[in-house]
Amino acid sequence: MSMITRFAPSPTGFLHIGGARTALFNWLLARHHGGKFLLRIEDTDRERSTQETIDAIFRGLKWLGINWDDEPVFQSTRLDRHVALAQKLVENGKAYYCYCSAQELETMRNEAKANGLSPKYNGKWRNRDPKEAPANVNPVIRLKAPLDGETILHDLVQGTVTVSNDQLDDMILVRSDGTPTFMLSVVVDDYDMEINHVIRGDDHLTNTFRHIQIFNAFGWKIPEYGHIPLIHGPDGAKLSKRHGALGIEAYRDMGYLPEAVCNCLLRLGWSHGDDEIISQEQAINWFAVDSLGKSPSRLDFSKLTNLNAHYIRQADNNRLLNELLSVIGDVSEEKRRRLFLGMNGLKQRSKTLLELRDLATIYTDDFVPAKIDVSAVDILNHVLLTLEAEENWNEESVERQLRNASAKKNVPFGKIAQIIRNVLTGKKITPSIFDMLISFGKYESLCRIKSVLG
RNA sequence: GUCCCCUUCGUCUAGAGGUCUAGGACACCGCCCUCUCACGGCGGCAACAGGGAUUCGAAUUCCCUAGGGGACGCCA
Repeated sequence: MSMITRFAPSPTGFLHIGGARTALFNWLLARHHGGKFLLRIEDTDRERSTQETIDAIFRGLKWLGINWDDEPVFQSTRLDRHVALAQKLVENGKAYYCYCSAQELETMRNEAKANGLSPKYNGKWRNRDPKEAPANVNPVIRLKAPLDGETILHDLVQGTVTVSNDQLDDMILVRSDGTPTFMLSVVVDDYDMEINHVIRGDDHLTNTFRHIQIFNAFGWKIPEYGHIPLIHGPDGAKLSKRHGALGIEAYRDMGYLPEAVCNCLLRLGWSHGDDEIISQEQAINWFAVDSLGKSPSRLDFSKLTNLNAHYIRQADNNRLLNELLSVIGDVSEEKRRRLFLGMNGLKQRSKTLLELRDLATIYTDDFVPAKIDVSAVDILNHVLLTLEAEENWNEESVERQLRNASAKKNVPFGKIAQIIRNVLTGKKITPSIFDMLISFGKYESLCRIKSVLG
């Protein structure tokens, strides 16, 4: 049987960093084994599910390069099937109708808590005759969960985890308004989609015991589960908006490349020896659940930024130009040419696309002649003459001319470099002057020198 | 309150009884390279939560304590 995994976000918020990592791991697991990675949108909470967030999830996954197989399944389209199966469970004596009111349940929970037990339903209607049902009350359907013994989970990540069945109560499968609950829907959908491996956040660990009970009630095979620890904020607490639980697209807007984000997420809770820079291809080859860590990790922006700098340096110049233009908008052909020629110098100085944008202003901003020191006039005039005479405008020839000028005028090369840097850009920190002379081209470079000489 | 999980440098982690005076990466600090800034190279700082037990030997196994996290809805 081939491996089938899934990512099942509820579109009640944007795709955040934790969800993205969960998707990544499921995707890697499927790709590693040559199986399928399916996408299911758990949009049963119609109040909170919006088309906007659904689209954001699709966009986010695509941006990260996490492609899914088949059409996404929308849980909201499958509600009838879920309810029908719950009714079947009632017919088979595996579930029953419960007529308790909200107040009654509240009281039950409080009583249980007072007795030092976990707050749960006491099974009031478990064995009652439905004839006793009060009139005008719409019942819920509850699972007739085992009362004693224990439920055992052989988790891919956490190992064997056992929970005593008296900790679990008869969970609601179908609400009094006739809609299925998350517990039921997940199980039925995973079964119907033939999901056999599930990697998810460990906030679902306790839910899993309930899921297992439902699978058992149906007599279905239980998928393999792997519960990964949640990502925490820099302060060790659960990741919140304050920290960086931003939509994945916020990272794009901060100038991060998708491969850097993926690489960073991959290393959060997963490792392959001492490897740090891991391509998507390597990740697929190497991914194994037994290398998943059990302890929660924090998102480290400086590491993400470092990774990003690496991927920017490595990126193709045409691609970077396009990324840059998508940030700053289109520019003239001449400026595009400068940016492209200067990209090597720009990209090794930029940790994010935003930094690239800022540095790139030397090629896109309008020229404003800088003020130069009178002591620089003589050397600049000399430089202008030699450069004007230079027929072959390339890095080697330009460097040779400037080195010669340095020797001839007995001015340290560093000083000449700073003068030219200032003349060309008005800035103290820039890429190499040769880099810029080539990017601007002979004509523009000489124009700038002439204009400061007045 | 009840149940479950976790705990190696500041951070991400390697480590599956001896090869650990605990390795790598990021960050930080030096030095080198050098036209500025970066890149790159070299070096430094820095950790097995605490306590017991098992063992000839424990970061690695077991127990306890402490700390952190998660779950206990007619939300997902």
